[in-house]
Amino acid sequence: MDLLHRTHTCGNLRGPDAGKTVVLTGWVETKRDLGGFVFVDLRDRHGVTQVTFDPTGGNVLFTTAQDLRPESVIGVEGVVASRGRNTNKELPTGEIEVRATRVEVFSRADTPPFTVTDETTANEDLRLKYRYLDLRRRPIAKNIVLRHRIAKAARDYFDRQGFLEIETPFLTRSTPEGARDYLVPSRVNPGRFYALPQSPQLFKQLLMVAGMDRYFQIVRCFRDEDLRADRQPEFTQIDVEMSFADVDSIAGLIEGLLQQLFREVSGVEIPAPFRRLTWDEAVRDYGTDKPDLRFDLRLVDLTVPVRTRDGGGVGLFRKAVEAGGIVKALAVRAPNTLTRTDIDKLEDQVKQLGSKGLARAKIEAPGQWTLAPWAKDMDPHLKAEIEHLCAVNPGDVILLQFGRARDVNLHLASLRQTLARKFGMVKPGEHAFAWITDFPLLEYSEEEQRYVACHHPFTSPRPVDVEKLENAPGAVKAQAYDIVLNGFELGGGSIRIHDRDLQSRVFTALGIGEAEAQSKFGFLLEAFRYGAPPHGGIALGLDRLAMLMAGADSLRDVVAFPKTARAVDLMTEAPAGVDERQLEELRIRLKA
RNA sequence: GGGGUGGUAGUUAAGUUGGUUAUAACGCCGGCCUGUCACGUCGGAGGCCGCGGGUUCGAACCCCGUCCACCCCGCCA
Repeated sequence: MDLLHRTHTCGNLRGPDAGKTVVLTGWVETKRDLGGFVFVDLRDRHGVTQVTFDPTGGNVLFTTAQDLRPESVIGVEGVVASRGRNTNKELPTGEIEVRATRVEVFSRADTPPFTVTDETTANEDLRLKYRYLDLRRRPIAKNIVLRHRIAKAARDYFDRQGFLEIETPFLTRSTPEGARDYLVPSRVNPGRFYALPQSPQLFKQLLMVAGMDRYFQIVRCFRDEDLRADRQPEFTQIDVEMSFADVDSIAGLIEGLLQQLFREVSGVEIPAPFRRLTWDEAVRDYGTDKPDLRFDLRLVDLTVPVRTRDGGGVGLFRKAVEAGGIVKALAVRAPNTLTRTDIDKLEDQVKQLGSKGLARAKIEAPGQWTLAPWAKDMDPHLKAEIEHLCAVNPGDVILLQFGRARDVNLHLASLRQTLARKFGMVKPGEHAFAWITDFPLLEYSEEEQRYVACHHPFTSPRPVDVEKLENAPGAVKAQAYDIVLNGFELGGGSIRIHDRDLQSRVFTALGIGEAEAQSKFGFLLEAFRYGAPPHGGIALGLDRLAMLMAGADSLRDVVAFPKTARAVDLMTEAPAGVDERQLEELRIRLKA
């Protein structure tokens, strides 16, 4: 038999296969040399099978076996034999072993820098440098398989729903607004640059104008921004756009997709329709637009009572509300308790986020607070009101933040997450999906001294808010939505503007003049003159979805060749310098 | 750009008043071993203590700078 062509994988032989002559190929995971007998665990991505060598097979065969090294690649011919009493219950193939009759070493491996085993202690930078070894480890390989199955199930789903997968250009033009672009110089057009797409946004809208109706694409996107555990500079979106759509039709489509993915890939039934929260509600109750809804633990807004009583005798409160800030709290109620040390740790946590401190009060009795020197002159009526709003009883603790809304929400949302984990409020295996709707259309940017789009400049305002575009742009809500799973933003989208007049009013609100609009998005505006259907869409982060479905903590665990926090590929050492000649061809000179 | 954590044999870690020859486990090399599956057992080799300065009679340890990895803030339409 030919040792190059396996008859089975290392994962699929079972007891009833006993007696068959087989060929297996794979990597030597471990070798146990007992002197007169050699056991080899042979691995491929499908599993592990024990191969045995004994001296009766001949001297050459046996000494070859004794010389095998971990991670060498071999082909083995042998006879499947039942292991009887020696069955290994840890292995799916544990009922059998392959008694080798021939072996060929295709490739002798050097000692690897770390052992390729399910459990590894190797640091992540080492694993990234030798990513091809890390990918041999089942826990990582399994994630890559999972990712394939998600992509496959998504393609099948959209195909059944009548969607077309259409490719869009990677070499495209830089657009203002949004993330920093990765630029690609054009050799044939010196001084000009392509930009890699942050998303195929404009192209998918043009496909709607083109009458393609229902588009999707599993597509790479690029953003030159700083990385996080859940952010890579290149990432994959399941990108969708649909004509004649409203918020409900997109939500229904995506709920169907996620139900299908979880059913097919994870065997989990998720209930739909998903919960919906407006952006205002999410920020009010959870301090974030991507709340983890596996637990409740809401923030309590104390701004109104504090403002009504002009701070209630607490100087810090008065100053906060006078400056337009807010006061919010988290209540820790029985049976949960916090020690002083616990609270100090929580204070460290919010200080790391930029908070000045963590005001706390332990309720000893109604109106009688300890740990709270700041509250010693507080109006007893305000105290009573706060106790009521926080629904606290003696023994409970209130944690407070006050100041700029953005900061207060950030700090308390972070505490909420920590407290839920500490008190075991997260039910394992739960999937808390939710739609966050009615995002603000625009947000004032201090840095740029103008309004910028919260989603993107083509997002449609809610019809009821259109009249506010000129006078109260900050109050306009958008037909934009995010889908959130367990505190992660899985994706987001919007109904788009398909009317030229409305589009130019939004551009005006954004401070984008007619000339700039024409030069940057002229092709889109022009397209809208020739019959644009109402349309909308969404993009889901495939990497994040895979991460959550895999139960991983980092995108790096579900991306075959990920980059580090400094956007470096430790294996190829990209980005790297280039030859002077290449730069010359591109007419690029580096600044000294 | 800012904050935090870490960096000591191939790997993972230990290493306190700054003091002889820097430990251990796994891995590696050599010997023995026919039912192992984290094989066992005996022996051995292996170190720019991230890098560069400084303090000191003397630095893995103290100080300054710097690089790398991870986490977070800013940033991410």
